[in-house]
Formats: sequence, C-alpha cells, structure tokens
Amino acid sequence: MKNACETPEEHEGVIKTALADMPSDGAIATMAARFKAISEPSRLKILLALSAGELCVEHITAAVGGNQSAVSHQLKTLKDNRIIKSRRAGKNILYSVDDDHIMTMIKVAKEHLHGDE
Amino acid sequence: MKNACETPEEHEGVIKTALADMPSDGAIATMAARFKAISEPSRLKILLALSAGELCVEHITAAVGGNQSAVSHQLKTLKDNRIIKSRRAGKNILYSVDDDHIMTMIKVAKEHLHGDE
DNA sequence: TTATCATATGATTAATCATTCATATGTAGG
DNA sequence: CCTACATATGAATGATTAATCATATGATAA
Repeated sequence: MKNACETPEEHEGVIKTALADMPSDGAIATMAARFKAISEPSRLKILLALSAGELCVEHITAAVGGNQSAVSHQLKTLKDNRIIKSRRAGKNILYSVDDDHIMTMIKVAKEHLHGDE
Repeated sequence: MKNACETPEEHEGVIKTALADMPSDGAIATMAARFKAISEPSRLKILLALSAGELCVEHITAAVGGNQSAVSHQLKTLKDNRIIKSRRAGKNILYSVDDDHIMTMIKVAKEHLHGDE
C-alpha cells in the first residue's frame, strides 16, 4: 500500500474489502449498461410511464411524446438490457417493467431527488 | 384516447396514473443525469470501491486502475451529480458515497444481476 | 518562499450514441 | 391473398462524451 495520504492503513482495509466485494468486469459492464439504458431522459420517461402499468407502443408514444420509430428504438434498448419486457397481444406488443428491482431503483431515485429543487 | 389496441380503456387508466405521477421534465433530467453518471464502467467501479468506505484519490486510482487525471475527471462527474461527496484532510481529498439512496441503488442493481451469467 | 506532493481543470480528439427517415416484418380482417 | 395496421429495423448523421495531455491550484514542509 502506497503511503499516499495520512491514513494509508485505514485505506488499505477499505481497499481490501472493496476488492474482495468487487464484481467481475463482466458484471460491472452489465450493471453499467443497465444504468446507461435508463439514463436518457426519453427512456427514463418511458420507464416512469410503464411503472403505472402495461401499455402498447402507441399508447407509450402518446404518453411520452415523440414519434413511433424513436420510441421503438428506445424500447429495444430498454428491453435488451432487461429493464422492461414485452408480450404480444394480437396486433400489439405490450410492454411492462421487467421486475421489482427496477421498480425499487426508480422509487429510490425519486426519493434521492428530494433535496434538490 | 386513441383506439390503438384492444384494451384502450385499461390503457387510458394507466396513462392517467402515469401522467399524474410523472415528475417534471427538470426532475427527470436530474434523475437521468444521475443514472448517466453511474453508467460508465469506470465510474461505477469507483463507486463500488467507495461503497466499502472513504478513500483518497490516489488510493481510489490504485483500487480501480487508470491514471490520476482520468480518475479525477470521473470523481468530478460523480460529485457534480451528488453521487459522492468529498472533504479535505491536509494535502488529500477524501471521497465517500453521498448517501444511503445510492448504496441502496447499488445493492439493488447487484441483486438484479443475479439471473444473468 | 520555494519545492514538492496531491488533486483539479481546460482543451483536444476519438469514440459512442440518439434521432431521423425509409423500409421491413408480422398480424388480422376482408 | 391483398390491404391496412402495429411495430421493428437499418443506415446515416449530428450531438455527446470519455480519455489523454499539459498545466494549474492548493497545501505542506523545509
């Protein structure tokens, strides 16, 4: 441990713990990709809309604004990253939030917001 | 409500709820920016390291690899988005996770990972 | 007050990404 | 089958961003 600061021993302990708990590069990449998927305002808005319930593409488009192609691309990104899932119902594809972890993250992110203006 | 699919009445209810609960554009932008801040693997890795405890810049750099300048830029992005906070201790700046919401999000994201390979 | 150490910052460049337009796919009804 | 409808996809381009390099700041110690 390099003596870079005045408490290198403490930091040594922290680093040891951090490295022991550190996910693999692949796991980090997956986590990061998921955060990236929900880090564009238009995609986040879609996710917030879907947090109220299942919707077809046209109604998602109506709820968030924008055009069909853009929304479809955004849905693909969200789905590829397992943020949302889809099922077919006749001519329509219905989208919904993938699981409770996502709902929890959205909820926590909203809470963290309180404290900004 | 446009009759885009076979259950427009149900969707109407969902959209009504979604729009009622929808944060402002500004709030969405803030949330999105925070997700973006933790959506780059190198920054996420820094955050995962800091989740074990407070560290100075040089030790963060040692823990995650990379060079001092890059890490410093990444720390700035995380700090600007209130993901981490800092305090000075003599010659050093010590960084730590900003609050419990962030820790919760990281924990939830790790859980969501289980189910991938 | 000068030298050194720890960290931050500005500018540049290369890579990544979102949006758009045009078109394709798949489904249902006639 | 043929048409209309709902959604998806590919290519192109303009915008955003991360990494790097060089330099600046701010603190300590001699």
